[in-house]
Amino acid sequence: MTTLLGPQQWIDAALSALAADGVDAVRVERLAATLKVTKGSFYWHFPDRGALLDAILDAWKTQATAAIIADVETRGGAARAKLLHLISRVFNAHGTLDRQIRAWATNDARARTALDEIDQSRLNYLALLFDGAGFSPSQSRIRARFAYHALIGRFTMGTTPQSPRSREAEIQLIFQMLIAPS
Amino acid sequence: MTTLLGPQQWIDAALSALAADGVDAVRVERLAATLKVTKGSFYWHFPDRGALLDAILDAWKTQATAAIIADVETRGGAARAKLLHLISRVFNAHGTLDRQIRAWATNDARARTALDEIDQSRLNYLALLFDGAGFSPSQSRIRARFAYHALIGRFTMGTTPQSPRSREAEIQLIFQMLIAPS
DNA sequence: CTCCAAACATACGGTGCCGTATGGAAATGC
DNA sequence: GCATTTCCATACGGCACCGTATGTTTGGAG
Repeated sequence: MTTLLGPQQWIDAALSALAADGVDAVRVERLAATLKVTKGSFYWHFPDRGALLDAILDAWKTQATAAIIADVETRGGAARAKLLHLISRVFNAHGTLDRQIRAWATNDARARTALDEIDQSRLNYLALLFDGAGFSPSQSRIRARFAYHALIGRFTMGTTPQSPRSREAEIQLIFQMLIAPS
Repeated sequence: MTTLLGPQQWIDAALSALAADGVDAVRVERLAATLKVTKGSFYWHFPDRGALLDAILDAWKTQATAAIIADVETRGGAARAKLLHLISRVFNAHGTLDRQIRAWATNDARARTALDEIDQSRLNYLALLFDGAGFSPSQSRIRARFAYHALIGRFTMGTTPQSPRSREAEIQLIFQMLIAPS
């Protein structure tokens, strides 16, 4: 069978290449090779390489934040419980794509724009949870930023492999620090 | 005049290009253009482009950590004071080079090696200060990692511009959280 | 001043990529 | 089953690099 390709196959392949080896590996002719076709196919579905890059950024944007927030919100509970749940969930992910996109955004304006957008979205949500936990708006903003920075640092450095037990303890301690009274 | 070039001029130019536009901008022929010479000069001083990349990593390694630690240590004082001074100093820097090298290390083994090395060095020093502040070794390790992650996140996201006053308050709060009792 | 080696210029072949042009095959309406 | 649209292959020109080979200048020892 091997039905004909659509734009989605190219986007998927591009996302794989991005996660594995960074934007620099997202090259038309390489993707064509892995998809066992030629570039003739690509330039039928996309005007140029830039369009593909835009497409994968869009694809990432729509699934990066939404899924996590939904997961946390459907559980419900108090703000503190949500916060712990969010921290615990997100501090245990590996975030390969996030890391590559952030590396990409360091020197590319289009990636930076997309990244700023979702960073803001996540920060707002985090600050909201801190608000609900009883902190003042200014305190919440600072704590949200701090927590988010730590998360990013964790992603970009790569999670140090350790036992689930000690990781649990680490997250507990981090949570305690984040909600420590001023 | 304009004395002849040595390897150092190439390294300096490379570091500038790296800080400004990332490794991808560190190209032999571009650097030659900014230095107003041709590549003939480059391949006299270096065997190939890889040698230059190694050289700039070495240059960065020797000045990245040492300067800061020296600055903190010459001040002396208790561990807590050192910690606050370190946090305050380093959380106010912009760290453009750090950011670019980290982005570089995401997909390059040689940069990753160099970066891991100095990350370890910084983490050890941080943990040492937490030890001195009265925390248990395991607590110190976690807190050091957390603090360092937050710092990296701050670097990679770019410091949000704000008034010196509120930034001071932010750092104070961060410090309080980091040394909050468990 | 002379000469040698260090420092640079010029010119070339090679590679990996982009995007275009154009022809051929595969699916689909009629 | 035939034509038309959709999808892909082939072939090409161009660009920005890398690294090499081989001149050409420059600075300094003697």
